[in-house]
Amino acid sequence: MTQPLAPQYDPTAFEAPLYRGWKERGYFQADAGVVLRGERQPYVIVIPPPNVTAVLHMGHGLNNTVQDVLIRWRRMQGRETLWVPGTDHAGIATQNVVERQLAAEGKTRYDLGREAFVERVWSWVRETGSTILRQLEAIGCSCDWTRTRFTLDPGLSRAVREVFVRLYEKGLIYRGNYIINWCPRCLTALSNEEAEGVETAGKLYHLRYPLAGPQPEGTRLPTLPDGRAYLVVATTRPETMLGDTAVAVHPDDARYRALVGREVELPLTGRRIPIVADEYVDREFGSGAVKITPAHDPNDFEVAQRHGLPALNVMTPEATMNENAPAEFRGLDRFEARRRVVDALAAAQLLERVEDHTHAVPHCYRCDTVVEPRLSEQWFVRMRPLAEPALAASREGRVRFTPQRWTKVYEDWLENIRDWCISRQLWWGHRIPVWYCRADGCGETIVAREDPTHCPRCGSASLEQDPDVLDTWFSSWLWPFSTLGWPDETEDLKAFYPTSTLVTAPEILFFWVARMIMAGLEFMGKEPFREVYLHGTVRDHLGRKMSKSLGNGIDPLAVVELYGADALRYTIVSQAGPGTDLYMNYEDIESTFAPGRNFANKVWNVGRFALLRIGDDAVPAVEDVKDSLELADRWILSRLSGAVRDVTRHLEAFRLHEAANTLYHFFWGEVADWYVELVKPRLAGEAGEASRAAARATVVEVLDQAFRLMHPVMPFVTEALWLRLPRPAGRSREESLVVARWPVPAPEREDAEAEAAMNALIELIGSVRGLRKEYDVPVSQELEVRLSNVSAALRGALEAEERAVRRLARVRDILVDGRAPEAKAGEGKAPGAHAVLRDGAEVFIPLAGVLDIEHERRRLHAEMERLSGLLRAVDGKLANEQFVTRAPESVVAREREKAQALRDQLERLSAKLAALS
RNA sequence: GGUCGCAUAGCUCAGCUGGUUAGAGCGCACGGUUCACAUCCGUGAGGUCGUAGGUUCGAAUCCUACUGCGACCACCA
Repeated sequence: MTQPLAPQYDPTAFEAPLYRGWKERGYFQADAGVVLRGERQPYVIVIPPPNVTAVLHMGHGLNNTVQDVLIRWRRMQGRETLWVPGTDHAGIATQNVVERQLAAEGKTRYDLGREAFVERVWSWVRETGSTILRQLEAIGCSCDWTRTRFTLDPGLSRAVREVFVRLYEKGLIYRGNYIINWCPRCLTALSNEEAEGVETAGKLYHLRYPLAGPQPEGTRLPTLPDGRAYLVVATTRPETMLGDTAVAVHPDDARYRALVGREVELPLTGRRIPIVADEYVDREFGSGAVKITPAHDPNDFEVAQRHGLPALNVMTPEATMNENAPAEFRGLDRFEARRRVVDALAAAQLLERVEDHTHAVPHCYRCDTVVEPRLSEQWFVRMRPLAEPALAASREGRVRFTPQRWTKVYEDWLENIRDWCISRQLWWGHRIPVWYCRADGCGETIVAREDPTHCPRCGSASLEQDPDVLDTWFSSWLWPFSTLGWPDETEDLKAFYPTSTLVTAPEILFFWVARMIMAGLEFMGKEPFREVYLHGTVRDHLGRKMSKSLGNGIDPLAVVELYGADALRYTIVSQAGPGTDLYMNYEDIESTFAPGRNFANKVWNVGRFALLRIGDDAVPAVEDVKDSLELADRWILSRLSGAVRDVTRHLEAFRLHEAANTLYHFFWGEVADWYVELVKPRLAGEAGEASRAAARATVVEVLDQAFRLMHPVMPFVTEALWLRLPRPAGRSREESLVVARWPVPAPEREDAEAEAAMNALIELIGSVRGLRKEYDVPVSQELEVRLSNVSAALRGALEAEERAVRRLARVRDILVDGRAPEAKAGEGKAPGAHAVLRDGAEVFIPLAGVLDIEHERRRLHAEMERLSGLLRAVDGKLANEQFVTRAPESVVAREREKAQALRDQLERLSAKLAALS
């Protein structure tokens, strides 16, 4: 760490080596011992495990940057922090990827067979998997890599099995024939959450079902040309009519009452199906008659259950029409079958009409295929008993959501929870720990923690394991405790459960967050985390979600290579308000990340400046040079304390963007723009040794503290500089910012007077610069500034920093009130520019030969208009008796002062205006 | 259909408990070869805070309705 500082900010030169050093020194490793001995409070985050096949994208960038900011901040606050990293085996997603590879070789998974296929997935996962974890290192994530987990690890698999068995024994897991969401491409069942509704413009087909036999007395059904009466039913999926086993009407529907118990002839099939009465039917919708297809619609299935109707499955798993369909449709794809069925009905004059109909069509969340509801035998978790405690947890405030509005979404879902279909017809995942005895006449079902060898009932060794695997989320929902060693009672579990904060995206609130809370309460007796921070979505500049398929993504590693991890992180954090989406333009990476890059560059250069100018001799601590601190020193130390307070407050409330903004404005707008400028001559020794010592002490103190504050957001550049920053004489300091103490506000350094004085000074300099620009006075021409009506604050500031004002405002002389009687006497009539500062001080710059008097008059006039407007508003308020009596004292006082100041300013401006003409 | 969110400068957004002369970054205009930084410095233009009501002494901020956009949920076939 003793190489000279590069003149150019080049993050690639130091980021990776710094990270390696931190990791090697074990800074990221948590110690359960110190927590169990009560020496430190824990702060724990479990990572939302990315898919093992994933490659880092901006969404991960956001998610993990937020977690790292929180982890680093809490670590600096002295908490024993643990950030558990890991990956998810991602059943369908991973299987799909490997199946695609096979397809490229002209093979399917069936060609390999189950065992070889799973082995193939494993070898691919071992080979290229977990890339994303290494990528997290590149953006600085301080995970405890010694505790990396994978959902298919032996330990986690044991947890999965334990949970399955426990729930089964408790009667909360059952197997049954129900309508589930089926993906005909992935060839597996899906949970309700995995079937995503996509608004689709479709058609609503009205079909005519001829009544079998004559129309009863009193009913008025329309009739076909051949004289048969018919009912009209509506459907969006006409091909399913081939599997209809009834038509339902509402029991109280007078139109159809006489028909209940009769039959219709199901077109195209030659089958006769009954007309039943069920309250599920909405009389208002369509004709009030509904076709019932128990094998392909969940509601129809329930109706069928109530009426003892058979279920006729007319589709194969691939969603082609099966042998239950009439011969002419057999083997057709469902959409082709739809067209043919419609054509056939139309030809038979049984198609009443077709309407446009927009509705939400469920799609597979993995492959986007239209999901087919399908009757099949699956495993389910009974959710209601698990949901109740999870509901109580949020209602009693034991789990809090930020932003709060997600609480309602969470609670609504739990209140309307449906059972969870957990079996998947895949090969990649946790096998369901269920065996069936194949011995003649036995048929025992065995659910066990250990693989059984014999049937406990008949002793047969002829056992067959259930071929299915579990939903990926069945392992994810255990993540907060399975990663810590459960079901064993490990030290980690005792020290680090429950975890502290969960940081994730709202998209997986149901998939993951809610289920983790249920599992935590069920198996650990405690909610798995106290706070859930839900961040937004990363979108492109057109507002579209970044995605691989749209090709609108930004590779975070490309950004790291171009501008460094700190630039990436700052840019992300500065936009990451709770729950707000981030917009990034993939077509213009440079301007997207300019804020972060520029800020990191600024930090680098301020550091560079300080390190080059601070000198080699011992730097005193601020406390040791208290008496020689000057206005600028007291000001920046006061501002520093405020920054510490604000940044900490914002972090506590998850306002990461506000924390970032506070840092930006403090460091750039105050430290760099003003303090560093003011202190330059003093560091060079131009103001004597005491002044230099005070300046050096203050610079070191401010940078030390500022780097600490910025470290969670920008860990690399801060560490690179901080390590070289001189340590005040006689003071000890930590060996790295990673483990350095988080600053606390210093009320004793807060100095309202110094702030007022500096504010006035800053405004004065700005005003002189503005006037110079306005009147086009070249920088080369030095000015004279005459001030009057100067406040005590400004007077003090001028005494302290007159040289600085002259330098920064490019002013030759500053004449204040009595010190320049001739100025006072002549100022009104002399040509020159006027300005009035907020605290009432007047600025006058003589500009003989430059000033356009007409321009100045107009300017003064406009200024007076503006001030009069303000004054009218303030006077209006003060004239309002209600305001004066009801508003707080301090507010009224402030308004009075404002009015007085405005009046004074107006008066003086009008005198000037008069003098000009 | 239900629930929720958003609407502030050309763009992207801040504005935390109602009281500021409503802010930032990017973009724009103009001026800058000061030995930390042109990834910079300085100055400036640009806003009836979606519309209409209401509560209040006081509203960008709270309430209601409306308009527009978005998200989530939902069995109206």
